[in-house]
Amino acid sequence: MRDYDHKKLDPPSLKLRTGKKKMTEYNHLKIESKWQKEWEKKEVFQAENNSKKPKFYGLIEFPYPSGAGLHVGHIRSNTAMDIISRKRRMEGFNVLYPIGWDAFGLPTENYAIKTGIHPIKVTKDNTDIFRKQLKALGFSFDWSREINTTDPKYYKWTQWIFLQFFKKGLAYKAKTTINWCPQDKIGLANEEVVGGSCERCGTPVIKKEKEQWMLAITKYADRLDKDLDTVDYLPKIKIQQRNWIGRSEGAEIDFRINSTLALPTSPGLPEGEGKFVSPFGGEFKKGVGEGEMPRYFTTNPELWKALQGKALEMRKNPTNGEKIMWDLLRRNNLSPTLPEGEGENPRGFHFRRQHIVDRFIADFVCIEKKLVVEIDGDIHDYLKSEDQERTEVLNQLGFEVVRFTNSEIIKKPEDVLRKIILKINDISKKVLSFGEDLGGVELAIKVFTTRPDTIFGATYLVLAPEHELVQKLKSQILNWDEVLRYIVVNEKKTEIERTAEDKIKTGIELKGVKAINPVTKEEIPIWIADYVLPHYGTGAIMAVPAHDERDFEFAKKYGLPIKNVIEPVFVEGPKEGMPYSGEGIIANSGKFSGMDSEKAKKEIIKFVGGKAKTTFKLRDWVFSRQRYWGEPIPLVNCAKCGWVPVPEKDLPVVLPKVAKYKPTNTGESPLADIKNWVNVKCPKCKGPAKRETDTMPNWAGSSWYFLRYTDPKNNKEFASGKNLKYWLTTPLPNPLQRRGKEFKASPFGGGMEGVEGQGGVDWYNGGMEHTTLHLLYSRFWHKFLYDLRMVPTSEPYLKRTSHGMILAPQGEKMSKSKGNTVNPDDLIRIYGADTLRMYEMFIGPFDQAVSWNTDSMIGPRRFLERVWKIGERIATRKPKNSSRFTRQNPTGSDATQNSLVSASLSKLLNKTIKKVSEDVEEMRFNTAISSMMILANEMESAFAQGYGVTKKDYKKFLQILSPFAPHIAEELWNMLGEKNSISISGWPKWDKNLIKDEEIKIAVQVNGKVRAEIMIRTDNSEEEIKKKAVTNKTVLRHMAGRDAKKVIYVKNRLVNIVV
RNA sequence: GCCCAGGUGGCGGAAUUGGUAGACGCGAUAGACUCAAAAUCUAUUGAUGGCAACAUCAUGAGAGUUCGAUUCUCUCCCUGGGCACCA
Repeated sequence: MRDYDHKKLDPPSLKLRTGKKKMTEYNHLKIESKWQKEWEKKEVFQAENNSKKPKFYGLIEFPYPSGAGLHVGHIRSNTAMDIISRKRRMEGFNVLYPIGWDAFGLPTENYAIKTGIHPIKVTKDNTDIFRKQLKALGFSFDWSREINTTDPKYYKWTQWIFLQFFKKGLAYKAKTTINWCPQDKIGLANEEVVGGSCERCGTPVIKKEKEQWMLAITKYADRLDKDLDTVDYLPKIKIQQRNWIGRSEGAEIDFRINSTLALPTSPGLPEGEGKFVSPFGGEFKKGVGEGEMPRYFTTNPELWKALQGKALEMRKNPTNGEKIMWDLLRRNNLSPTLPEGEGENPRGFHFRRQHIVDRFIADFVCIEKKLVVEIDGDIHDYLKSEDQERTEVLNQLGFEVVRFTNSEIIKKPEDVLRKIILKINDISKKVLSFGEDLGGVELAIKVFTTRPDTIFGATYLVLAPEHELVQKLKSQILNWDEVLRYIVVNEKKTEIERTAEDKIKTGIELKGVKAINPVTKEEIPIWIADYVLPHYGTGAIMAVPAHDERDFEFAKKYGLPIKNVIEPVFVEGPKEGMPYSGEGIIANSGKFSGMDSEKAKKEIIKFVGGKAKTTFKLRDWVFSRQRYWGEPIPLVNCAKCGWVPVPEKDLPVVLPKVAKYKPTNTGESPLADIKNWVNVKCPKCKGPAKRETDTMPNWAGSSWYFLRYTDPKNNKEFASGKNLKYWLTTPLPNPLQRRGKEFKASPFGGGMEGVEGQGGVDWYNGGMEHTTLHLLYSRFWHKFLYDLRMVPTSEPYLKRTSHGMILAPQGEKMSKSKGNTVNPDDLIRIYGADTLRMYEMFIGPFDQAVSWNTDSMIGPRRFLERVWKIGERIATRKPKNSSRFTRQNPTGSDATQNSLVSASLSKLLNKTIKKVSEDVEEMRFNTAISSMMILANEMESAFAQGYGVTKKDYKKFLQILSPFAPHIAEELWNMLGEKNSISISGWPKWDKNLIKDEEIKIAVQVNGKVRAEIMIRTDNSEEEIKKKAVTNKTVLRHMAGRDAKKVIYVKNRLVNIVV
């Protein structure tokens, strides 16, 4: 139910009792539809391309036509820009105030899934409703330029722009861990994940590997940040953009890993399977020997070839001991148990028998641990010296050798096994596995830090669990079991789990490896922890627990050393048990001690051979959606040619009809099921190929729509250069501060001529909820198009403002589910569009959130009725009096009175014109309206006293009112005999001289407390005024005979007497 | 936790950026008109005391600067929005 009273459902009607004459009522229903039709017929609000008038391009965010219909929030934003646009039009501008539909999106698709109604139909129905509602509010949109992102004629160009990204290498496909919503079955951009949950449905997001199209917005991160200096956005919008881009200046510094434990490369042994030339020619692939290709080549191909036959033979005829031993080892029961499906025995101590190492056939070998197990049978006794030699050679190659006798194995197999286990555990500290040879390579961990000045306090390193070095160090890590477990657990965590654990940091030390602090040369431990993010910086940090809260917390938890290296200056030190993260003076840092920390940053980077580096939080934009209701990505995948763009002449790639809109369970788009659409000829080689079935996110169409408005029907280009130039760059008479012209060459070459770089949509208003994403994305697209010299400006919008949200009466969000929404149709019917517009502007400060209260709408309604009443009286006045205010029966004395009333009303009118003119520019609509209310009240009381208002003055009042309440203003304007629309009639000017007051009232204070008010003439001297103040009776009483120590006069404000 | 707004009558909100706090509107109370109601008009409407003139107290709380603070500074509390381990 709605929150307004049913007793108010009848429109307040005006019954004027002005003597004998019955006046007409203010019938908003009649007036509003009449003028809406009239404006449309006469095309009053159609913008001309390339007019001689100065241009003004005012923009609002085009709405998503939801099934819920127009929201009062839309009206607030649209009315504000409408007021500004109407004012500009009256000021003589050629105004473009366009409208369209951002119609791709999930709600429509979900509705289609539920009902089976095609999204095209749903969209058409919804836009029809929205259009009707918007028209009923009398917005001065240029409806001839209406656009719709789901129209193939429109999205042809969205696809075309995407292809430009693709051609320049800024659109690429990457397998990334994406945020996956298991409910919507859709990949989400990072921005769409709110608190670890899907922005739309609130389901916890999980991680999933998926090939996705990406747009390289990070390539523009720097410019997106810096160029904010050149535009006029509300400060808080700039702050939000900057926070999102997250620029931070720092350095990359290498920390060497202590490599004394790494072994040199095994001599003469080929590495890697690929290099191996099969000894059996083409026949040797798989299925040789034990039936598997050797994973590690421990000898060269020639020797292998020579010995392989013998090895096979020996395997077939094992001795007793060998047989028992093989049974012990082959079951892999030396391997620690692993959870099911955790890869193929990654930590397994897999043994091979009769394996060829160099020129020997070793009995049993664990290659990963480089352990050889030999069985010395009685038969071999005489070969003792030869065994000795074997051992030596094997040792040289980095193998440990253990020997058992046949009888040992037969009698006590458990003992043998235990000895082998002990040996494995023992040697695991020292050796590296084959094929992951680290010997001779100097390994270093690159960290990113913004505080290189604190490097002396770096007491440990932390890597992200996903860091590639962790895998590389695998063989050196003594506690690999634990480490792996930690990594696996971390991978499985959902976003929500990771963020829910906010305060509790976890991590694990990589035992067996150490890093060297490059300045202190101390060995410091290396940890992995989930508080270090893989995607930011280098995915590795130097931890300085004394000067970073996170590192501090972590160090406390795990008992890591904390070393203070910054002393604060001019500020209180940190609280007990808290790290100090500010700047200060360097301490405990060798030759840098005593240096200012800011200065030390540069010096230390140099000293350690680091590199100054700027990093951004911004990540590339996941541009794929596995959904139906979006623009198809116009690419074809050919086995031969790879990804091939659909030729321009074949654009648009139209969304095919589909029976089911639901995404497939595999996560593919429903388009994947339409075989005859998916299968196409490769545009390049004409071979068989498949279409990309992903669609674009709903940010795509809105990233360039404001360009299309300049030339909405163009089917050769997304918009003509001529129109773009006119609407985006023609300077305003009073432009914003602009920087020097840019004539930089395009990084891509070619493009529009004479591109200047400065300009954009003159004024763009929208919601705070779009200040990060939509704004950033469209700036990115625009900059890209600018680099192609396809648009004339480097920024899309010169000025951006934001409106506050409209909340339900109790201050909660309006939502259909809560049932606290307001239906604009009812309000228009009951109160009229003009009243609704007035109310929404009067409700509170435009940029702040406000609570809806339908009861208060009666105020603006009464105001309009008052305006109507005054207008009627003027219109029905006798013609001879119509040009001047008058009194019905003027007498000599009244004439004086008349002119006094006239003068004061005229003065108030001029003040009001000034106030409204200025307030509109500052979007202070609420105070503009209040000043017009004051004026109307004064006019009415002038009438009540029997005096009049001149027609001329009243018409000026109608002019300043008309942007707010266009219908009633137009009607009264017409009633007063004007033939042309008020909306092109001109904006009244105020007379500077008229608004000056000759006589004003000022306050007199005694010791800062107001005690009296005195009238002064503004041309009085300060002395005269002070004298008047100190001789005032009330003032004297409060001074109580004391002398004035000091008398302060603030011009036209007050006098303060200090006693 | 960090960043950005904001906290003023019964309610939405003004206040020229340090200068008469509460404009304008809603609501409320009384009166006029009316058989009556609605609508409209008139008056009152921050709180407390007082017949009154008037006085005192009041802009989230507490301090400070100042002749003077809703406005500036500091500390704290609360509300809304944004970000969420970004090194």
